Amino acid sequence: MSNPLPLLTTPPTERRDAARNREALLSAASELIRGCSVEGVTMEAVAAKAGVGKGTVFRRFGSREGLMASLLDHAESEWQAAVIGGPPPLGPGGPPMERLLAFGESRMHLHLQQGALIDAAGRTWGENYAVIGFATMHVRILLAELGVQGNLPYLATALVAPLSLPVLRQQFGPAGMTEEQVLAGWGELVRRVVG
Amino acid sequence: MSNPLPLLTTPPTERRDAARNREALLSAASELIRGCSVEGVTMEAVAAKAGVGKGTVFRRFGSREGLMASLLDHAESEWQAAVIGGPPPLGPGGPPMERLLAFGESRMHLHLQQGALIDAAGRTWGENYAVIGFATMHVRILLAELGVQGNLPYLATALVAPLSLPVLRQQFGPAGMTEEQVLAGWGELVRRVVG
DNA sequence: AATAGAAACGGACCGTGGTCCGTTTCGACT
DNA sequence: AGTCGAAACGGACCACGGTCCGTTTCTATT
Repeated sequence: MSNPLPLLTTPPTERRDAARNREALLSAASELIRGCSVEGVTMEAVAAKAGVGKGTVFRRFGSREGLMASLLDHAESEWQAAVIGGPPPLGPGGPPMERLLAFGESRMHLHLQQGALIDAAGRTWGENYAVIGFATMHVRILLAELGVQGNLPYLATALVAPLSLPVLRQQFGPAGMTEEQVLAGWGELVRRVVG
Repeated sequence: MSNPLPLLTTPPTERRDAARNREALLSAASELIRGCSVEGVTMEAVAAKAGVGKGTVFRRFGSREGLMASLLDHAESEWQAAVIGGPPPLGPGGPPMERLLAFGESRMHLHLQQGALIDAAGRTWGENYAVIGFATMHVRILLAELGVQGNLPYLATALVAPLSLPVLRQQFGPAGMTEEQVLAGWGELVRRVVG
């Protein structure tokens, strides 16, 4: 008997072979990264290592950038989980200002750690609403908890922006700042915005 | 007689044919953009239109991204000139706060206008110190004129960051802000930072 | 004007991302 | 089990960015 109301119960299901292949391809890509570097992650190499055809890789991930974004998703999901349900100061429970500062620090570290992958993912990642949207919304909520009045949506994006990889690179590179200076700077920015 | 001190007088001079070709290639690329779009600017097409070999394009600009960055340089130079020596409120002469707000608005418009080109130039442009460095330094100077105390280098980068193309795209797209809202938001950010 | 050496040129060549379409596999329903 | 339509697969194929190296062109010097 077919479900007469395939609403929320059936998130357009994925065929078994498709799921297997997606898994195999992600593992293959991870292993290739471990073996060499992100440069070595060629679509053909990934396909070969996973034992599937090249077309399958593109069918699953759309593009090389899409594949990279999928790899990033793992780290991002873990990070989001830590924000939502992990221990303080990043997770819930502590004072909002401490949470906010912990947010900045951990987000910065996440971006620096995943730098090569973020580059390889290009706009697929950087303009992904689910990613930027989560971080921005989180900051917005914390600002509200801190009693900040004003254009919270904008202020949230403005606080998240300087944590992006290109900005961090510019600060650590040409501007010659240290990690401590950048973190202190972001903290100062937050304090001024919160008022 | 050769110059015994070829220090500042000889910025490693460029051969005539090389200069001609650089010029021809830039025109060809501009025309191709006008004709179709940035996608149509193929290295081979540019070379053919300029009547040179493909290798020459790479010799001059290093890569496709480098070529795009060179195209951007024209607009950027004009903008920098307007900041340094143009009429107020963007140029010198007006009150610092008005200059700062004019800076934000014109920078935003520049990024939006050149969006396709900025994308095509990739990191070659976005992480170019001469570009980000100028904008950041300008903001830093204005903050100093406004009597702001604290970590000016960082605060300057933090004010420039939300004017970057990816952030603007996110604001205009998923976040659904209007141009007025974004400008007002940036102004509010500036006021809070200045204190 | 002749020369020599450095710099620029050109286009064949290669690797990789991305597409296309005929073939195979899955799984829902009988 | 058998059938059938939809979904996934595979790998030949294409286009474009980037490299390489033998050839040509410039310019400084005599």
